[in-house]
Amino acid sequence: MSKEITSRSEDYAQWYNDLVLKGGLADYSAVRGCMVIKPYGYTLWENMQDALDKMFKDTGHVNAYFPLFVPRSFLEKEEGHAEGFAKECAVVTHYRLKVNPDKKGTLMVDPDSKLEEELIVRPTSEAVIWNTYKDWIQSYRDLPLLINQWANVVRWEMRTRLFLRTAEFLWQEGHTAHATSDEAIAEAEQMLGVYAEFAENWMALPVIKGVKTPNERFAGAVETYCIEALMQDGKALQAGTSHFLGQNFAKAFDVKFLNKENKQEHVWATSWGVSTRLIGALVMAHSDDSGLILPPKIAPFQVVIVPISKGDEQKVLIDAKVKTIMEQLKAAGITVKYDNNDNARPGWKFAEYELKGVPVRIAIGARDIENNVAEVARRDTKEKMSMGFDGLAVQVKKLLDDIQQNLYNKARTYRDAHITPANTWDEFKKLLEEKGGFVSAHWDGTSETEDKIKEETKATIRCIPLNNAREDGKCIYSGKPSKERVLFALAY
RNA sequence: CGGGAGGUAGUUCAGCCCGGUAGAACACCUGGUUUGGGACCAGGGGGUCGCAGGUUCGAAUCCUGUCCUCCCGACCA
Repeated sequence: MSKEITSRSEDYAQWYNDLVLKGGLADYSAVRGCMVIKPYGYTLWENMQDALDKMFKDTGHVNAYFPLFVPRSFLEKEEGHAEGFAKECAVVTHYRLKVNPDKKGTLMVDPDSKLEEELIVRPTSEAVIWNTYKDWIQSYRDLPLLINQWANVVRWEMRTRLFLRTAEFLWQEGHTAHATSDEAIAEAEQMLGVYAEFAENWMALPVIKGVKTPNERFAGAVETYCIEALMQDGKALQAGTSHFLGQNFAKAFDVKFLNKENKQEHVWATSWGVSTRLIGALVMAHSDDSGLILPPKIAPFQVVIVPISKGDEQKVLIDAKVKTIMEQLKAAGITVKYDNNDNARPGWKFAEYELKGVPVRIAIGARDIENNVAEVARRDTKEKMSMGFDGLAVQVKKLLDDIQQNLYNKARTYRDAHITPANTWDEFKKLLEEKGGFVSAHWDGTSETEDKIKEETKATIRCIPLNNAREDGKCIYSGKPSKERVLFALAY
Protein backbone atom coordinates (compact mmCIF):
# COMPACT_ATOMS: atom_id res chain seq x y z
CA MET A 1 0.00 0.00 0.00
CA SER A 2 1.23 3.46 -0.82
CA LYS A 3 2.11 5.37 2.30
CA GLU A 4 3.23 8.50 0.53
CA ILE A 5 1.34 11.57 1.57
CA THR A 6 0.43 14.08 -1.07
CA SER A 7 2.30 17.30 -0.50
CA ARG A 8 0.28 20.04 1.13
CA SER A 9 1.41 22.57 -1.44
CA GLU A 10 0.42 20.45 -4.45
CA ASP A 11 -3.12 19.38 -3.67
CA TYR A 12 -4.51 20.50 -0.37
CA ALA A 13 -7.72 18.45 -0.57
CA GLN A 14 -5.84 15.27 -1.36
CA TRP A 15 -3.29 16.04 1.36
CA TYR A 16 -6.12 16.28 3.86
CA ASN A 17 -7.72 13.02 2.74
CA ASP A 18 -4.37 11.24 2.92
CA LEU A 19 -3.81 12.48 6.45
CA VAL A 20 -7.15 11.17 7.66
CA LEU A 21 -6.93 7.83 5.84
CA LYS A 22 -3.25 7.03 6.29
CA GLY A 23 -3.19 8.46 9.79
CA GLY A 24 -5.67 5.73 10.70
CA LEU A 25 -8.46 8.05 11.88
CA ALA A 26 -11.26 7.03 9.52
CA ASP A 27 -12.27 5.24 6.34
CA TYR A 28 -14.80 5.89 3.63
CA SER A 29 -17.88 3.75 4.02
CA ALA A 30 -20.21 2.12 1.55
CA VAL A 31 -23.04 4.27 2.86
CA ARG A 32 -23.62 7.53 1.09
CA GLY A 33 -21.80 10.43 2.72
CA CYS A 34 -21.00 8.51 5.89
CA MET A 35 -17.63 7.47 7.24
CA VAL A 36 -16.24 4.85 9.54
CA ILE A 37 -14.31 6.27 12.47
CA LYS A 38 -11.55 3.77 13.23
CA PRO A 39 -10.43 2.91 16.77
CA TYR A 40 -7.49 5.30 16.64
CA GLY A 41 -9.72 8.16 15.52
CA TYR A 42 -12.44 7.25 17.96
CA THR A 43 -10.01 7.19 20.88
CA LEU A 44 -9.00 10.70 19.88
CA TRP A 45 -12.67 11.69 19.92
CA GLU A 46 -13.17 10.04 23.32
CA ASN A 47 -10.28 12.04 24.74
CA MET A 48 -11.84 15.21 23.37
CA GLN A 49 -15.21 14.18 24.78
CA ASP A 50 -13.72 13.54 28.22
CA ALA A 51 -12.13 16.96 28.38
CA LEU A 52 -15.25 18.76 27.13
CA ASP A 53 -17.59 16.75 29.32
CA LYS A 54 -15.62 17.68 32.39
CA MET A 55 -15.78 21.34 31.44
CA PHE A 56 -19.55 21.10 30.93
CA LYS A 57 -19.99 19.50 34.33
CA ASP A 58 -17.72 22.06 35.97
CA THR A 59 -20.10 24.72 34.67
CA GLY A 60 -23.12 23.00 36.17
CA HIS A 61 -24.44 20.92 33.28
CA VAL A 62 -25.68 17.35 33.30
CA ASN A 63 -26.02 14.81 30.49
CA ALA A 64 -29.23 13.27 29.19
CA TYR A 65 -30.37 11.55 26.02
CA PHE A 66 -33.27 12.35 23.69
CA PRO A 67 -34.77 10.40 20.77
CA LEU A 68 -33.22 10.08 17.33
CA PHE A 69 -36.56 10.67 15.60
CA VAL A 70 -38.37 13.98 15.37
CA PRO A 71 -42.03 13.92 14.30
CA ARG A 72 -42.53 16.30 11.39
CA SER A 73 -45.03 18.38 13.36
CA PHE A 74 -42.38 19.10 16.04
CA LEU A 75 -39.87 20.34 13.51
CA GLU A 76 -42.48 22.60 11.93
CA LYS A 77 -43.21 24.54 15.09
CA GLU A 78 -40.35 27.01 14.96
CA GLU A 79 -40.61 28.47 11.48
CA GLY A 80 -37.08 29.71 10.90
CA HIS A 81 -35.68 26.52 12.31
CA ALA A 82 -37.89 24.38 10.06
CA GLU A 83 -36.94 26.28 6.93
CA GLY A 84 -33.27 26.18 7.74
CA PHE A 85 -33.13 22.44 8.03
CA ALA A 86 -35.87 21.29 5.64
CA LYS A 87 -33.52 20.81 2.71
CA GLU A 88 -31.20 18.39 4.42
CA CYS A 89 -33.36 15.95 6.36
CA ALA A 90 -33.54 12.18 6.15
CA VAL A 91 -37.16 11.16 6.49
CA VAL A 92 -38.66 7.90 7.74
CA THR A 93 -41.93 7.23 5.94
CA HIS A 94 -42.45 3.49 6.58
CA TYR A 95 -41.81 1.15 9.45
CA ARG A 96 -41.64 -2.25 7.76
CA LEU A 97 -40.12 -4.19 4.89
CA LYS A 98 -41.33 -7.37 3.29
CA VAL A 99 -40.00 -10.01 0.93
CA ASN A 100 -40.49 -8.88 -2.62
CA PRO A 101 -42.99 -11.35 -4.16
CA ASP A 102 -41.72 -10.55 -7.67
CA LYS A 103 -38.13 -11.16 -6.84
CA LYS A 104 -37.03 -13.81 -4.37
CA GLY A 105 -34.27 -12.84 -2.00
CA THR A 106 -34.90 -9.12 -2.14
CA LEU A 107 -36.78 -6.84 0.21
CA MET A 108 -39.16 -4.02 -0.52
CA VAL A 109 -40.88 -1.35 1.52
CA ASP A 110 -44.22 -2.66 2.68
CA PRO A 111 -46.71 -0.12 1.34
CA ASP A 112 -49.11 -1.05 4.15
CA SER A 113 -46.65 0.24 6.73
CA LYS A 114 -46.81 3.90 5.75
CA LEU A 115 -46.53 6.18 8.79
CA GLU A 116 -49.35 8.61 9.36
CA GLU A 117 -46.79 11.26 10.28
CA GLU A 118 -43.25 11.09 8.97
CA LEU A 119 -40.35 10.87 11.41
CA ILE A 120 -37.33 13.03 10.70
CA VAL A 121 -33.93 11.74 11.67
CA ARG A 122 -32.71 14.59 13.87
CA PRO A 123 -30.51 17.15 12.14
CA THR A 124 -30.35 18.75 15.62
CA SER A 125 -32.50 18.20 18.67
CA GLU A 126 -34.10 21.52 19.57
CA ALA A 127 -37.55 20.35 18.52
CA VAL A 128 -37.61 17.09 20.47
CA ILE A 129 -35.97 18.63 23.48
CA TRP A 130 -38.24 21.66 23.71
CA ASN A 131 -41.25 19.44 23.39
CA THR A 132 -39.91 17.64 26.47
CA TYR A 133 -38.93 20.79 28.36
CA LYS A 134 -42.54 21.89 28.20
CA ASP A 135 -43.36 19.12 30.67
CA TRP A 136 -40.31 19.69 32.84
CA ILE A 137 -40.64 23.39 33.45
CA GLN A 138 -43.39 24.90 35.56
CA SER A 139 -41.88 27.32 38.05
CA TYR A 140 -38.83 29.54 38.30
CA ARG A 141 -37.58 26.90 40.73
CA ASP A 142 -37.15 24.52 37.77
CA LEU A 143 -34.75 26.97 36.16
CA PRO A 144 -32.14 27.11 34.94
CA LEU A 145 -32.28 23.77 33.17
CA LEU A 146 -28.76 22.95 32.05
CA ILE A 147 -28.62 19.82 29.91
CA ASN A 148 -26.20 18.40 27.39
CA GLN A 149 -26.46 15.34 25.18
CA TRP A 150 -23.81 13.39 23.29
CA ALA A 151 -25.42 12.12 20.13
CA ASN A 152 -25.29 11.50 16.42
CA VAL A 153 -27.19 13.66 13.96
CA VAL A 154 -27.90 13.36 10.25
CA ARG A 155 -27.76 16.15 7.68
CA TRP A 156 -28.21 15.08 4.08
CA GLU A 157 -25.47 17.22 2.60
CA MET A 158 -24.99 17.34 -1.14
CA ARG A 159 -21.26 17.08 -0.90
CA THR A 160 -19.40 15.48 1.98
CA ARG A 161 -15.82 15.51 3.23
CA LEU A 162 -14.23 13.29 5.88
CA PHE A 163 -14.90 14.80 9.32
CA LEU A 164 -15.58 18.28 7.92
CA ARG A 165 -19.00 17.50 6.52
CA THR A 166 -20.42 14.00 6.73
CA ALA A 167 -24.03 12.94 6.37
CA GLU A 168 -23.98 11.52 9.88
CA PHE A 169 -21.75 12.98 12.54
CA LEU A 170 -21.13 12.77 16.26
CA TRP A 171 -21.44 15.81 18.45
CA GLN A 172 -22.64 17.20 21.70
CA GLU A 173 -25.52 19.63 21.92
CA GLY A 174 -26.28 21.65 25.01
CA HIS A 175 -29.81 22.93 25.52
CA THR A 176 -30.54 25.24 28.37
CA ALA A 177 -33.57 27.12 29.66
CA HIS A 178 -33.40 30.27 31.78
CA ALA A 179 -35.68 32.68 33.59
CA THR A 180 -34.18 35.80 32.07
CA SER A 181 -32.72 36.99 28.81
CA ASP A 182 -29.55 38.20 30.53
CA GLU A 183 -28.98 34.85 32.13
CA ALA A 184 -29.41 33.02 28.81
CA ILE A 185 -27.04 35.39 27.04
CA ALA A 186 -24.51 34.88 29.83
CA GLU A 187 -24.87 31.12 29.38
CA ALA A 188 -24.33 31.30 25.61
CA GLU A 189 -21.25 33.45 26.15
CA GLN A 190 -19.95 31.21 28.90
CA MET A 191 -20.18 28.13 26.69
CA LEU A 192 -18.46 29.93 23.84
CA GLY A 193 -15.68 30.57 26.34
CA VAL A 194 -15.58 26.89 27.21
CA TYR A 195 -15.22 26.00 23.53
CA ALA A 196 -12.48 28.56 23.01
CA GLU A 197 -10.62 27.29 26.05
CA PHE A 198 -10.93 23.72 24.85
CA ALA A 199 -9.76 24.58 21.35
CA GLU A 200 -6.78 26.57 22.56
CA ASN A 201 -5.68 24.60 25.62
CA TRP A 202 -6.44 21.06 24.50
CA MET A 203 -6.35 21.14 20.73
CA ALA A 204 -3.63 23.81 20.54
CA LEU A 205 -5.91 25.53 18.06
CA PRO A 206 -6.09 29.32 18.30
CA VAL A 207 -9.60 30.61 17.67
CA ILE A 208 -11.34 33.92 17.30
CA LYS A 209 -14.49 34.43 19.33
CA GLY A 210 -17.20 36.40 17.67
CA VAL A 211 -20.81 36.67 16.62
CA LYS A 212 -22.32 35.75 13.27
CA THR A 213 -24.09 38.18 10.98
CA PRO A 214 -27.84 37.57 10.50
CA ASN A 215 -27.05 35.80 7.21
CA GLU A 216 -24.88 33.19 8.90
CA ARG A 217 -27.00 32.80 12.01
CA PHE A 218 -28.39 29.46 13.19
CA ALA A 219 -31.95 28.82 12.01
CA GLY A 220 -34.11 29.87 14.94
CA ALA A 221 -31.48 31.83 16.88
CA VAL A 222 -31.50 35.47 17.96
CA GLU A 223 -27.72 35.58 18.18
CA THR A 224 -25.10 33.04 17.12
CA TYR A 225 -21.71 33.13 18.80
CA CYS A 226 -18.90 31.21 17.17
CA ILE A 227 -15.25 30.32 17.33
CA GLU A 228 -13.40 30.54 14.04
CA ALA A 229 -10.09 28.83 13.31
CA LEU A 230 -7.67 29.20 10.42
CA MET A 231 -6.42 26.21 8.44
CA GLN A 232 -3.02 25.91 6.75
CA ASP A 233 -4.44 26.63 3.31
CA GLY A 234 -5.71 30.01 4.50
CA LYS A 235 -9.37 29.00 4.73
CA ALA A 236 -11.42 29.55 7.86
CA LEU A 237 -13.30 26.82 9.68
CA GLN A 238 -16.20 27.31 12.05
CA ALA A 239 -15.10 25.20 15.00
CA GLY A 240 -18.03 25.64 17.36
CA THR A 241 -21.20 27.63 17.89
CA SER A 242 -23.26 28.80 20.83
CA HIS A 243 -26.69 30.27 20.26
CA PHE A 244 -28.89 32.62 22.21
CA LEU A 245 -32.33 31.46 21.11
CA GLY A 246 -34.34 34.16 22.83
CA GLN A 247 -37.89 32.96 23.46
CA ASN A 248 -38.31 31.53 19.97
CA PHE A 249 -38.45 27.90 20.99
CA ALA A 250 -40.28 28.59 24.23
CA LYS A 251 -43.02 30.29 22.24
CA ALA A 252 -43.06 27.64 19.52
CA PHE A 253 -43.39 24.84 22.08
CA ASP A 254 -45.29 26.87 24.66
CA VAL A 255 -42.77 26.50 27.45
CA LYS A 256 -43.78 28.84 30.29
CA PHE A 257 -42.81 29.17 33.91
CA LEU A 258 -44.42 30.87 36.88
CA ASN A 259 -42.16 33.61 38.22
CA LYS A 260 -41.82 34.85 41.78
CA GLU A 261 -44.62 37.33 41.17
CA ASN A 262 -46.88 34.42 40.21
CA LYS A 263 -46.94 35.45 36.56
CA GLN A 264 -46.53 33.20 33.51
CA GLU A 265 -43.47 33.91 31.33
CA HIS A 266 -41.84 32.18 28.38
CA VAL A 267 -38.39 30.84 29.22
CA TRP A 268 -35.18 32.00 27.54
CA ALA A 269 -33.02 29.47 25.76
CA THR A 270 -29.57 28.63 24.50
CA SER A 271 -28.10 25.79 22.50
CA TRP A 272 -24.48 25.09 21.73
CA GLY A 273 -22.52 22.36 20.01
CA VAL A 274 -19.24 21.07 18.72
CA SER A 275 -18.80 18.00 16.55
CA THR A 276 -16.32 15.54 15.12
CA ARG A 277 -15.59 18.35 12.68
CA LEU A 278 -13.11 19.48 15.33
CA ILE A 279 -11.02 16.46 14.35
CA GLY A 280 -10.91 17.81 10.81
CA ALA A 281 -9.78 21.15 12.20
CA LEU A 282 -7.06 19.46 14.18
CA VAL A 283 -5.82 17.57 11.14
CA MET A 284 -5.69 20.65 8.93
CA ALA A 285 -4.19 22.94 11.53
CA HIS A 286 -1.20 20.93 12.71
CA SER A 287 -0.18 18.28 10.19
CA ASP A 288 2.79 18.27 7.82
CA ASP A 289 3.74 16.23 4.76
CA SER A 290 4.87 13.31 6.94
CA GLY A 291 1.43 12.91 8.47
CA LEU A 292 -0.66 13.97 11.42
CA ILE A 293 0.68 15.88 14.39
CA LEU A 294 -1.59 15.41 17.39
CA PRO A 295 -1.52 17.61 20.48
CA PRO A 296 -0.25 15.58 23.47
CA LYS A 297 -3.25 16.45 25.64
CA ILE A 298 -5.71 14.57 23.44
CA ALA A 299 -3.54 12.13 21.47
CA PRO A 300 -4.83 8.53 21.68
CA PHE A 301 -1.44 7.73 23.17
CA GLN A 302 1.31 10.22 23.85
CA VAL A 303 4.37 8.02 23.58
CA VAL A 304 5.24 5.04 21.44
CA ILE A 305 8.20 2.87 22.30
CA VAL A 306 9.94 1.10 19.44
CA PRO A 307 12.44 -1.63 20.33
CA ILE A 308 15.49 -2.19 18.19
CA SER A 309 16.82 -5.66 18.82
CA LYS A 310 19.29 -8.00 17.25
CA GLY A 311 18.47 -11.57 18.22
CA ASP A 312 16.26 -13.09 20.90
CA GLU A 313 18.58 -12.42 23.83
CA GLN A 314 18.51 -8.69 23.21
CA LYS A 315 14.77 -8.84 22.80
CA VAL A 316 14.35 -10.26 26.30
CA LEU A 317 16.69 -7.64 27.67
CA ILE A 318 14.89 -4.80 25.91
CA ASP A 319 11.43 -6.09 26.82
CA ALA A 320 12.44 -6.07 30.48
CA LYS A 321 13.88 -2.58 30.28
CA VAL A 322 10.84 -1.23 28.44
CA LYS A 323 8.58 -2.74 31.06
CA THR A 324 10.20 -0.65 33.79
CA ILE A 325 10.12 2.45 31.59
CA MET A 326 6.45 1.99 30.84
CA GLU A 327 5.69 1.68 34.54
CA GLN A 328 7.59 4.86 35.13
CA LEU A 329 5.75 6.72 32.36
CA LYS A 330 2.33 5.42 33.35
CA ALA A 331 2.92 6.41 36.96
CA ALA A 332 3.51 9.94 35.66
CA GLY A 333 0.16 9.87 33.90
CA ILE A 334 1.60 9.45 30.41
CA THR A 335 -0.22 7.18 27.96
CA VAL A 336 2.19 4.89 26.20
CA LYS A 337 2.16 2.11 23.62
CA TYR A 338 4.92 -0.46 23.25
CA ASP A 339 5.11 -1.72 19.68
CA ASN A 340 7.14 -4.91 19.80
CA ASN A 341 5.42 -6.38 16.79
CA ASP A 342 7.93 -8.63 15.00
CA ASN A 343 6.53 -8.06 11.55
CA ALA A 344 7.73 -4.54 11.08
CA ARG A 345 11.21 -3.19 11.35
CA PRO A 346 12.05 -0.02 13.25
CA GLY A 347 12.23 2.21 10.18
CA TRP A 348 8.75 1.14 9.13
CA LYS A 349 7.40 1.85 12.59
CA PHE A 350 9.04 5.27 12.73
CA ALA A 351 7.26 6.25 9.52
CA GLU A 352 3.98 4.70 10.62
CA TYR A 353 3.81 6.58 13.92
CA GLU A 354 4.72 9.78 12.19
CA LEU A 355 1.70 9.26 9.93
CA LYS A 356 -0.42 8.74 13.03
CA GLY A 357 0.97 11.85 14.70
CA VAL A 358 2.09 10.28 17.99
CA PRO A 359 3.73 13.18 19.87
CA VAL A 360 6.79 11.37 21.21
CA ARG A 361 8.66 8.29 20.03
CA ILE A 362 11.20 6.47 22.16
CA ALA A 363 13.58 4.01 20.49
CA ILE A 364 15.48 1.58 22.66
CA GLY A 365 18.17 -0.86 21.54
CA ALA A 366 20.92 -2.80 23.25
CA ARG A 367 23.28 0.09 22.63
CA ASP A 368 21.01 2.41 24.61
CA ILE A 369 20.65 0.05 27.51
CA GLU A 370 24.43 -0.16 27.71
CA ASN A 371 24.71 3.64 27.71
CA ASN A 372 21.72 4.03 30.04
CA VAL A 373 19.92 6.38 27.63
CA ALA A 374 16.96 6.31 25.26
CA GLU A 375 16.59 7.99 21.89
CA VAL A 376 13.62 10.31 22.15
CA ALA A 377 12.10 11.95 19.07
CA ARG A 378 9.43 14.63 19.07
CA ARG A 379 6.91 14.58 16.25
CA ASP A 380 6.35 18.32 15.87
CA THR A 381 9.92 19.28 15.04
CA LYS A 382 11.21 15.74 14.32
CA GLU A 383 14.12 16.60 16.58
CA LYS A 384 15.89 13.64 18.21
CA MET A 385 17.55 13.72 21.61
CA SER A 386 19.10 11.43 24.18
CA MET A 387 17.53 11.09 27.58
CA GLY A 388 18.89 9.14 30.52
CA PHE A 389 16.67 6.37 31.89
CA ASP A 390 16.78 7.94 35.32
CA GLY A 391 14.04 10.51 35.57
CA LEU A 392 12.89 9.76 32.02
CA ALA A 393 9.21 10.24 32.91
CA VAL A 394 9.85 13.73 34.23
CA GLN A 395 11.73 14.71 31.10
CA VAL A 396 9.11 13.19 28.79
CA LYS A 397 6.36 14.95 30.68
CA LYS A 398 8.19 18.22 30.18
CA LEU A 399 8.68 17.44 26.51
CA LEU A 400 4.97 16.72 26.03
CA ASP A 401 4.10 20.05 27.61
CA ASP A 402 6.62 21.71 25.36
CA ILE A 403 5.13 20.09 22.25
CA GLN A 404 1.64 21.14 23.28
CA GLN A 405 2.82 24.72 23.71
CA ASN A 406 4.87 24.71 20.54
CA LEU A 407 1.92 23.51 18.45
CA TYR A 408 -0.20 26.29 19.81
CA ASN A 409 2.48 28.92 19.29
CA LYS A 410 3.11 27.80 15.74
CA ALA A 411 -0.57 27.84 14.82
CA ARG A 412 -0.99 31.16 16.62
CA THR A 413 1.90 32.78 14.78
CA TYR A 414 0.51 31.58 11.46
CA ARG A 415 -2.99 32.72 12.34
CA ASP A 416 -1.88 36.15 13.55
CA ALA A 417 0.18 36.64 10.42
CA HIS A 418 -2.95 35.95 8.41
CA ILE A 419 -5.27 38.55 9.81
CA THR A 420 -4.79 41.38 7.38
CA PRO A 421 -6.59 44.71 7.22
CA ALA A 422 -7.91 45.82 3.85
CA ASN A 423 -8.99 49.37 3.13
CA THR A 424 -9.89 49.25 -0.54
CA TRP A 425 -11.94 46.81 -2.61
CA ASP A 426 -8.95 45.96 -4.82
CA GLU A 427 -6.77 45.33 -1.82
CA PHE A 428 -9.51 43.16 -0.35
CA LYS A 429 -9.83 40.97 -3.44
CA LYS A 430 -6.09 40.70 -3.83
CA LEU A 431 -5.62 39.58 -0.24
CA LEU A 432 -8.28 36.88 -0.57
CA GLU A 433 -6.79 35.59 -3.79
CA GLU A 434 -3.10 35.74 -3.01
CA LYS A 435 -2.58 35.60 0.73
CA GLY A 436 -5.73 34.00 2.15
CA GLY A 437 -6.58 34.02 5.82
CA PHE A 438 -8.82 36.52 7.55
CA VAL A 439 -9.27 39.90 5.96
CA SER A 440 -10.31 42.59 8.40
CA ALA A 441 -12.48 45.17 6.68
CA HIS A 442 -15.29 47.63 7.18
CA TRP A 443 -18.79 46.51 6.26
CA ASP A 444 -21.97 48.56 6.06
CA GLY A 445 -23.96 46.05 8.10
CA THR A 446 -26.41 44.99 5.37
CA SER A 447 -27.18 41.50 4.12
CA GLU A 448 -27.23 42.80 0.55
CA THR A 449 -23.61 43.89 0.70
CA GLU A 450 -22.62 40.65 2.38
CA ASP A 451 -24.33 38.66 -0.40
CA LYS A 452 -22.70 40.73 -3.13
CA ILE A 453 -19.26 40.26 -1.63
CA LYS A 454 -19.87 36.52 -1.39
CA GLU A 455 -21.00 36.42 -5.00
CA GLU A 456 -17.95 38.22 -6.26
CA THR A 457 -15.24 36.72 -4.07
CA LYS A 458 -16.79 33.63 -2.37
CA ALA A 459 -15.69 35.16 0.92
CA THR A 460 -18.15 35.30 3.82
CA ILE A 461 -18.13 37.23 7.04
CA ARG A 462 -16.76 34.68 9.46
CA CYS A 463 -17.57 36.76 12.50
CA ILE A 464 -17.71 40.11 14.17
CA PRO A 465 -15.09 39.60 16.87
CA LEU A 466 -16.18 40.02 20.49
CA ASN A 467 -14.70 43.09 22.13
CA ASN A 468 -14.08 44.45 18.66
CA ALA A 469 -12.35 47.82 18.55
CA ARG A 470 -14.65 50.65 17.49
CA GLU A 471 -13.31 52.41 14.46
CA ASP A 472 -15.04 54.75 12.04
CA GLY A 473 -14.58 53.80 8.43
CA LYS A 474 -16.21 53.14 5.11
CA CYS A 475 -17.59 49.83 3.85
CA ILE A 476 -15.08 48.08 1.64
CA TYR A 477 -17.79 47.39 -0.95
CA SER A 478 -20.49 50.05 -0.74
CA GLY A 479 -18.48 52.90 0.75
CA LYS A 480 -21.21 53.55 3.31
CA PRO A 481 -20.16 54.45 6.85
CA SER A 482 -19.16 51.69 9.27
CA LYS A 483 -18.35 51.63 12.98
CA GLU A 484 -16.13 48.56 13.13
CA ARG A 485 -14.19 46.04 11.08
CA VAL A 486 -15.39 42.46 10.58
CA LEU A 487 -13.47 39.35 9.55
CA PHE A 488 -13.94 37.98 6.04
CA ALA A 489 -12.49 34.72 4.74
CA LEU A 490 -13.00 31.84 2.39
CA ALA A 491 -14.41 29.06 4.51
CA TYR A 492 -15.02 25.33 4.75
C1' C B 1 -28.38 18.51 -7.91
C1' G B 2 -24.89 20.09 -12.59
C1' G B 3 -19.77 19.08 -14.77
C1' G B 4 -15.43 15.78 -14.64
C1' A B 5 -12.85 11.23 -13.07
C1' G B 6 -13.40 6.51 -11.09
C1' G B 7 -15.32 1.38 -8.87
C1' U B 8 -11.00 -5.22 -10.99
C1' A B 9 -7.25 -9.35 -4.64
C1' G B 10 -6.78 -6.50 2.06
C1' U B 11 -4.50 -1.68 -0.47
C1' U B 12 -2.81 1.09 -4.84
C1' C B 13 -3.56 0.15 -9.69
C1' A B 14 -2.76 -2.31 -14.95
C1' G B 15 -5.91 -4.89 -18.40
C1' C B 16 -11.04 -2.18 -21.51
C1' C B 17 -9.87 1.44 -27.25
C1' C B 18 -9.54 -3.65 -30.79
C1' G B 19 -14.58 -9.27 -26.59
C1' G B 20 -11.41 -15.28 -26.27
C1' U B 21 -8.69 -19.26 -19.30
C1' A B 22 -7.97 -12.77 -14.03
C1' G B 23 -2.69 -9.65 -13.69
C1' A B 24 1.37 -6.62 -10.97
C1' A B 25 3.23 -4.27 -6.75
C1' C B 26 2.62 -3.78 -1.73
C1' A B 27 -0.07 -6.26 2.33
C1' C B 28 -1.25 -11.31 4.36
C1' C B 29 0.31 -16.78 5.72
C1' U B 30 4.71 -20.55 6.35
C1' G B 31 10.03 -21.21 6.90
C1' G B 32 14.69 -18.86 7.25
C1' U B 33 18.05 -14.73 7.53
C1' U B 34 17.34 -9.82 9.55
C1' U B 35 16.29 -5.19 12.71
C1' G B 36 19.55 2.42 14.71
C1' G B 37 14.66 5.69 9.04
C1' G B 38 9.51 2.27 5.14
C1' A B 39 14.53 -5.42 5.02
C1' C B 40 15.69 -9.89 1.97
C1' C B 41 15.25 -15.05 0.07
C1' A B 42 12.07 -19.26 -0.86
C1' G B 43 7.23 -21.13 -0.87
C1' G B 44 1.81 -20.21 -0.31
C1' G B 45 -3.38 -18.40 0.11
C1' G B 46 -6.69 -14.81 -1.75
C1' G B 47 -10.99 -11.62 -6.74
C1' U B 48 -19.31 -13.64 -8.34
C1' C B 49 -14.06 -7.53 -12.21
C1' G B 50 -19.79 -2.34 -7.74
C1' C B 51 -24.87 -4.13 -8.89
C1' A B 52 -28.88 -5.26 -12.58
C1' G B 53 -30.28 -5.93 -17.43
C1' G B 54 -28.96 -6.29 -22.75
C1' U B 55 -25.85 -7.61 -27.28
C1' U B 56 -22.81 -12.08 -28.36
C1' C B 57 -21.03 -18.86 -29.38
C1' G B 58 -18.31 -16.11 -25.61
C1' A B 59 -18.35 -9.81 -21.69
C1' A B 60 -13.79 -7.08 -16.71
C1' U B 61 -13.83 -5.34 -21.95
C1' C B 62 -19.43 -3.22 -26.07
C1' C B 63 -24.67 -0.97 -24.85
C1' U B 64 -28.52 0.66 -21.15
C1' G B 65 -29.87 1.49 -16.28
C1' U B 66 -28.57 1.92 -11.24
C1' C B 67 -25.68 2.48 -6.66
C1' C B 68 -21.25 4.22 -4.38
C1' U B 69 -16.53 7.14 -4.08
C1' C B 70 -13.22 11.28 -5.33
C1' C B 71 -12.42 16.35 -7.57
C1' C B 72 -14.81 21.16 -9.22
C1' G B 73 -19.42 23.94 -8.76
C1' A B 74 -24.19 24.90 -6.40
C1' C B 75 -25.79 23.79 -1.36
C1' C B 76 -23.99 23.78 3.78
C1' A B 77 -27.28 26.21 11.93
